[in-house]
Amino acid sequence: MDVVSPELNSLLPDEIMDTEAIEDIPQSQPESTTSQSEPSDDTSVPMETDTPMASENLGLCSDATSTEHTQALTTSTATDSPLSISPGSRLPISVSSTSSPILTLKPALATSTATTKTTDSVTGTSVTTSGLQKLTAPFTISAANHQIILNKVASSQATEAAKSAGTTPQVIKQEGQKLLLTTIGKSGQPIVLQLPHTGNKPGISQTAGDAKSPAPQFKVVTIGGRPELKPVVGSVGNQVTTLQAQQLKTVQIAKKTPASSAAPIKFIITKTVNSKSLSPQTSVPPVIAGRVLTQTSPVIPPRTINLSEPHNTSIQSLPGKKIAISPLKTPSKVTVVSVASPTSNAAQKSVALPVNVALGQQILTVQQSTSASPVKVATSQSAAQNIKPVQSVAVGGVGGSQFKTIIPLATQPNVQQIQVPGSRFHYVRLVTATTASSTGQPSGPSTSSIQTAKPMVVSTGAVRMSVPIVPPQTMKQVAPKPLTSAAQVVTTTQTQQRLIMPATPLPQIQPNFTNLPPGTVLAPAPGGGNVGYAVVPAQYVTQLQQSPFVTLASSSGFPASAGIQTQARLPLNGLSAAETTSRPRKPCNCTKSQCLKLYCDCFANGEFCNNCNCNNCFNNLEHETERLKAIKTCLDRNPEAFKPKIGKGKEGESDRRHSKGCNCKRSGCLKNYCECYEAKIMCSSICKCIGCKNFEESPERKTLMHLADAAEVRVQQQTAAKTKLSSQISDLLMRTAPVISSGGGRLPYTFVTKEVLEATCECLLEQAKKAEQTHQPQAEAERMILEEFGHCLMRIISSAGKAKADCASINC
DNA sequence: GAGTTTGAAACT
DNA sequence: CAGTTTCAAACTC
Ligand SMILES: [Zn+2]
Ligand SMILES: [Zn+2]
Ligand SMILES: [Zn+2]
Ligand SMILES: [Zn+2]
Ligand SMILES: [Zn+2]
Ligand SMILES: [Zn+2]
Repeated sequence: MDVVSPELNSLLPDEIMDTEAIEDIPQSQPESTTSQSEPSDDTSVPMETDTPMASENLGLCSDATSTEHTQALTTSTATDSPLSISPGSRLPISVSSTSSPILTLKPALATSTATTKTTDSVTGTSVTTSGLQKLTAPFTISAANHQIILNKVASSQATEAAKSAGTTPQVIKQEGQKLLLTTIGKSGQPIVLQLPHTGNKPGISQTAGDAKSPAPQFKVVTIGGRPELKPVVGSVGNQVTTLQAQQLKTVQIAKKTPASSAAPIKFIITKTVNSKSLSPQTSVPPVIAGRVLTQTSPVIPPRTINLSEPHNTSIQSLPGKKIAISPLKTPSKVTVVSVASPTSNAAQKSVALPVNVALGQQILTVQQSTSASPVKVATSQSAAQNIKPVQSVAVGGVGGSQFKTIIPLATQPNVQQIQVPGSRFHYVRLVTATTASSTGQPSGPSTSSIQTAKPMVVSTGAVRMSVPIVPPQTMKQVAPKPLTSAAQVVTTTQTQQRLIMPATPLPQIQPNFTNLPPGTVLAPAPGGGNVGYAVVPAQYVTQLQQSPFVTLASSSGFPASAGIQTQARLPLNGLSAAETTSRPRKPCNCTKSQCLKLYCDCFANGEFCNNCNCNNCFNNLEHETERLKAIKTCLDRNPEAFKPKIGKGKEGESDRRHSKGCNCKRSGCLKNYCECYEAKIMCSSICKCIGCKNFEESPERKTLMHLADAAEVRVQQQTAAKTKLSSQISDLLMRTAPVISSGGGRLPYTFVTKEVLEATCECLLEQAKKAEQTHQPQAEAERMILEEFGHCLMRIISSAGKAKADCASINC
């Protein structure tokens, strides 16, 4: 299963993209997959962002709830839906995850086939098509076994099997493609799913060698287990398209080859080069891309997905609110709205799309007006209008989990509401998907465009759904036909929720977003598809509540949209999404830039200033006009200005690399002045640094790392020693309390027990070590130790005093 | 905390 | 594109 087309991935913000946890699907080799081959390493999945936890847990259920939730996406090839939906129209899918593990999806369009993934054990999932028809759980997932069974939605048959078969993996054949689902890291058996595939695209196994292997039809999805999943790159016809090659480039592998050309001055020899240019022919490990391109399954018509949680349902969107879109690097939650636009002319036509997102109490509304030019802003719509579309997405705010949602927007003005109980809502993403082929051949309004199945990831607790968009290649190669089936994978992770829905190809719909916060990315689907993503930072959302209206202007020219992105989006510093999200952003201290230049980290990250120390700050909703203008200016200057500079991949992974490289002169790239070092990555051949010591073999670097580690250990030890001392003192007090009460005279001696003595000595020794490591002169070392001794004594005395007081109070 | 250093961003 | 200036953070003391 493809998780996401590479391009798409690249376009998406890291967090959104994270697929790592859930889905890796080695396609070509069944064996490896079945064996549950672990993603040997997160080789660099661009997408990965999730916290390891999430990935491990696989389970949808949030920690809080012991029960596991599974969410399934169904792809059903519906023969006919009671409700006829024009291709252009969106399909509403409602998923309601209640506390109960069951999710229901209602694809409005019957025709689409989707594959769904579910991660954790799920009790049951039901899918309803077109509202009236219900397909009972196409697949079942049993937590215990970690197995997932997926059935076609369309086929009612599956239901029984699915239910009954929680334990054993099932294989479903639809059209000859198989999906393997495996839980990684868990003993669960792999599940084999067969997805209908329209085209013959061989899947490529993650391993480079396999990439070209013919065995295309197997797709493996691993759920859970390790956080890092390896991306699979699919190739059509065994060939790697140029796009892929480029993407591959972006992923890059760790070491750089000595780049002789790049920097003659440097000690090229010493530097390790992260893999750089990959010529298409060059052996680029297919694996790299991290995304599965291969899937050829037809795309599903536009759909809307509603996720509602019972809890939150009560909360409704408030009209009149705006949606702010700005990419956040570390949004805790992301919502993505995809708007499908017709393949052919979409470029200039726009359709008004109102979107309301209510989070908890927040509502975001995005409106698009049909305007001749994409750039136009549609402001006219009243909030009331927006409300009409009833679709709401409620994501259960599972305790603190992160949340990402991508919602496809229907062609018609639809209002989608997203309710997030959890409260944190960071991102809103607008996606426009077009089916049009890159070549310019428009597919008919019928949404003939070929879209490959895309995985949907849904995490409850946190819901995570990602719907792949047709890989560019497929688009090019495939003649525009109406495709019925799309494979979707849904994975759920506890912590994060992410919904990415395939944009429905809506004829002539092109979203216009006039006001985009910095960092907002609107990207047309690669390969000619139009997929726009708008990412809104949480702060932005927050501020939106206050502000009356935000218009999003479509950035027709948005560079990001150009299908090729070299850089995977990662959270800054390669931190997992969870990490990044959880960590509060550092406040800026800008004074002269008004926080409207890239000097300001807040602005550069596409965030509003919040709790900053800046002066004359314009990076807020109160100065929206100026801000938008500044954003535009930055974008004009550098279309990639708001894209992450550091490629994705986990720390230490080879694929992480600075997009532009540093330019250090005096820091040796071993201070935080250096962006590479700051991001904890090695300098690469693209760096233009002088006197660089930030390379793998660098002794200075090693020393530095060593010192840093030692310091860390020291701190930990010290903390541990103090904790121990305190605990022992308290413990002692507990035991001696009676004694004290009876004969208070011996009090001081009572407290200096062997344990206390040992703990005190540990503290002193630790202090001595510290002095030694910092090369303190003896006098200073002695002073430090004495000081520590004083502290120890103070603790003992205070504890004793407290104990005495306690005893007194108790006795009295 | 004040002052210095640094390299990216902005500007020319 | 290169050279210079501006800027805010990183660093030093
Ligand atoms: Zn600022
Ligand atoms: Zn700020
Ligand atoms: Zn500010
Ligand atoms: Zn550097
Ligand atoms: Zn560097
Ligand atoms: Zn360097």
